Amino acid sequence: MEYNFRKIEEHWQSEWKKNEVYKVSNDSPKPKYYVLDMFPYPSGAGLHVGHPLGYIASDIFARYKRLKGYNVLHPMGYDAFGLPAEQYAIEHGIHPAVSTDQNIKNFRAQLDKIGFCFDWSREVRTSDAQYYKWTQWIFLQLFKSFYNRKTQKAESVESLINIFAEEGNINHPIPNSQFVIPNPQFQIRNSQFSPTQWSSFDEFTQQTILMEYRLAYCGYGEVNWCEALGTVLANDEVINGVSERGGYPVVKKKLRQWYLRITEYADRLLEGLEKIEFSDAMKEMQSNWIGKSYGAEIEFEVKSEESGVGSLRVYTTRPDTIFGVDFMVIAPEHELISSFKTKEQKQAVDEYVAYVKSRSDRERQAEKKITGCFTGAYAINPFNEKEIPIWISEYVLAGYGTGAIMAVPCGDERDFKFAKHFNIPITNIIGKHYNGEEANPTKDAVLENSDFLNGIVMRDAIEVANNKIEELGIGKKKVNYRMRDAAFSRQRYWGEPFPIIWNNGIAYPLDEKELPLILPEVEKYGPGPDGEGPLANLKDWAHVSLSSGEGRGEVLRETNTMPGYAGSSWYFLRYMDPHNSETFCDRKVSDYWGQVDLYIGGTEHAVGHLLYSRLWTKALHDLGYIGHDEPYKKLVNQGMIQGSSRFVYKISWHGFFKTDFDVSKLPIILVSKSFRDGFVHNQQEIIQLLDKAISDILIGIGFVPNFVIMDLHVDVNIVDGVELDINEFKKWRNGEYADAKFILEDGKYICGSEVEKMSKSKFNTVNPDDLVTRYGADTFRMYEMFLGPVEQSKPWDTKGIEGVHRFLKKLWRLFYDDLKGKVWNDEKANDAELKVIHKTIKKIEEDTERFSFNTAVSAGMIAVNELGDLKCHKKEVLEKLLIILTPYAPHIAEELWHQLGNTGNILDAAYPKSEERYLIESTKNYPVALNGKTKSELNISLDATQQQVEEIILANETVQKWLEGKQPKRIIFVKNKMINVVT
RNA sequence: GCGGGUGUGGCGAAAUUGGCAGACGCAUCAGACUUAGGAUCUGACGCCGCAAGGUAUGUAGGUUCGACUCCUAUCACCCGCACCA
Repeated sequence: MEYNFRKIEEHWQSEWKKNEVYKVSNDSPKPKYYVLDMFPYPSGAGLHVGHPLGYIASDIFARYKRLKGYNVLHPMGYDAFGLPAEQYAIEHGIHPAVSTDQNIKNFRAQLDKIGFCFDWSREVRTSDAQYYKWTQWIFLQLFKSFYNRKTQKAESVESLINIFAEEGNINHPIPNSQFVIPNPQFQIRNSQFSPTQWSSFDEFTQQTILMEYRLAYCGYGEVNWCEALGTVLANDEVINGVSERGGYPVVKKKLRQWYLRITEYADRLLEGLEKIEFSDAMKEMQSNWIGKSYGAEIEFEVKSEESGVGSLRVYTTRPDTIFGVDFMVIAPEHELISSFKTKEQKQAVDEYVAYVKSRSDRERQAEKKITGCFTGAYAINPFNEKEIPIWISEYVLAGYGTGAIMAVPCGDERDFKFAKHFNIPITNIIGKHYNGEEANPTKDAVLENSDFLNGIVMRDAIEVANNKIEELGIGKKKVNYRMRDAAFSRQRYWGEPFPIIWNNGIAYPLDEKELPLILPEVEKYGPGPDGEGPLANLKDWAHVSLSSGEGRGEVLRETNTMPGYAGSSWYFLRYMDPHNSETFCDRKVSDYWGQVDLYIGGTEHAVGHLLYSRLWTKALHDLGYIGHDEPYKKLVNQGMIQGSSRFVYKISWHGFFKTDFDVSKLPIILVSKSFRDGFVHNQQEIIQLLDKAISDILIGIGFVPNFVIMDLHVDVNIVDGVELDINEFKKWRNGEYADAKFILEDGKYICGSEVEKMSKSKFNTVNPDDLVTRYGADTFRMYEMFLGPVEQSKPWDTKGIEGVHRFLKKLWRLFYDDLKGKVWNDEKANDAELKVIHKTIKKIEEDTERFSFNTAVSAGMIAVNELGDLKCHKKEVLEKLLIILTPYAPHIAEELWHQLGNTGNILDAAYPKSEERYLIESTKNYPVALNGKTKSELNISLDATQQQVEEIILANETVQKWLEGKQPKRIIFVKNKMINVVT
């Protein structure tokens, strides 16, 4: 009986399905464990071998935990809204729901073949109305809430209104300090109002103010606008100021957008990092992204050719350097530019601003060239009346701080380069610490040229300067965050509609009873007018007449839709209670499952999804809907599987031909790698061989035209290692190369190779289906793990899968011989065998616990090799081996488990215990080193003391030979490790 | 420009706390079995060297009895980004 993996896997997959063995209950006496994979977008391209890596890891862990006696939740579903489906709809007229559904079917079929233990009865899709009903509902909760800075949590806007009526907003200032209350008739200073003023505001003013507090709010933001496409583009869709698709110009445009007020949660998101198990790198990325900084906002009077142009407020983390300020830089978007600029500089400023407007944020970021423009205006240093020129440059961003900085070239590298480039004189305030060659960002220098700060160490001067600034009333201390509020709307079709209606510029929430607000059908998926989304084209849908409730009358629906991360910010809660029609997730159920215990996914979500879902969790927690305020207890980041591309080398003719010579008549010639390498490196012998080979092929033409050699990607699936399968190649791409001629080496065509991102266009994708068909799911799963540590990126190479497949065949042969049939028996295991199995239990258990799945697979291989050497076919030993391997290779383990006469699912067996008594050793082969270099080995009892070891060592002939009669200075002995003789 | 990560044989890797570098597997080579082998088994396999031995974890230094592991500098590659004052 041989290992028939196809039959076995098919059989058990259908058994598992039939018996619902992976169905999980919300009610169990067992402890719970929640294993989650990052929400996949079902792309039309299907799975390649890189995708299931994380799913296999989580599946192994889920099965392992179940063996360990946990009630394990391991769900899967789809982040089904997304741009690709919409783009496909625009191009092919297919409804995104239709193509998405098709993609999900393919995706599911691919997943099923790998034998995952997902509880599919809990599947969710974000595009299902029964799912997005609750996404809309949570949005409404955010809309109806504000962040109470006093209590440090989200509370209802209703309670805020009560506070305003009683005490105004004196204790609850508007989060955006730049905000100006619109209606001048109320004469509000610093956006602070009293209870009387509050009640005197009209509804529009009140609502406009409340909008400034809501956790989900509507505002205006700049986007990449492409007029020709009539649509908004993401940064990476803009290249050199034009659209990636079509190459049309792209400009900045202000559009009405929804936002989530994530900045109010900045501190809690930062603090929360301390109580969750994310990698240090991940925590660092998140805290850098949040970017909390302590500094000061300082107000500078501005002098331009006209008086009364106002003042400039800058944000700085280094107020101690105030006397080293040689110029100011303001963002090109800064509102005050038009009042600052002088007549003389007007043209230059306008041109510069227009130039920046054409550039994407990404380009502004990556720009090495120093650009900028003088406004003609000067800021006055309040301490010494010095006139400081005000410049504009793209390196200052409008969205951070006040959009203006004070530049200190002796202390900041970027400011220094800017000053040098524009010949701005540099003031030195740190004496010898500044060498004139480069800036020195130190905080430890003693200040000079700094008036009242002279002689103070910079680090201490920060506080002194801050106090002085506050004392003089020219500024105040300020904590700033690099993070900005999260844009929460898209001018697109395929997303959740907002449950919002507009009446006279006021946004009203839809009654919760009216949810879900169904995404309507549209005739075309193209953009609406004036940068609005496709929903704006639906006049009948967008215009509604409401007879009752808030905002009654002739009203307009919100036509933006929610972004991709809306549905994925809370899906882990819906999995707990996926079919509940009363609430998004029953509180009792979320209290049972609580946090996700293990979350596996890529680092690409470091600062997007992982921050947004943490925000939603905190808000839902504050509002009392769930009991925990961090969604994930532990996060493991899987590395990327890169593609390993293969190349063929094609002769490309170029040069002069007689006019009647038809180049296209020349055959396609492909040369093997050595010829190409010799040609590229100009090795004469190889070039001669190549010329000879070509002229043999071109016989009858009489000469060899000039040529170059082109590298072409070839499908990795028709290359065995690096050897091209010529027959398959001739059939490839509909026979494009059917008549090609080949110049071989040793009778083979050798391809070049390179590690690149896995993608269809590079022909380096490998489909898991093919591998499962050839080797089986168990082999595929184990090989994905065997490739290397999950966290690390590594290139895919199909070749190595044979080794893992051989391992499973060897495992099978411990039970069944191809000729003899059953070989397993009920004999009693001996010490050697027990030692092997207990050592392996320990190793695989420890490795699985620390997510070192690659070494666990090796441990399995070693065990099978050793049991093979011992000719051990004993059920007592093999049964244990099956249980510890079942998370990795569930099908073969289940089959053999039953072959051994067991009934019931192997996952319900108990994980075997490794017993130390089988592992105890009495002696060890100690490596003996001379001055740290290992020279030989000595077998010494583990009980030996330092003194005994020294005696043994000194008595040893080999050691005496090295010593050449000298006494060693020291003998270092580390028990159970090594011995080092120092001379 | 900023942030994060990774560099070990021909290849994927291992070395869990500073203690025998290269476990395990691929590829390669040699052999056994066989009518046959793309099955199976045995052995060799970092590099230089016939060997003794030397040398080796991106590069250059340092700490240590001892460094893939810790420190400093530097180079290369990969990923992310909202140029964060």
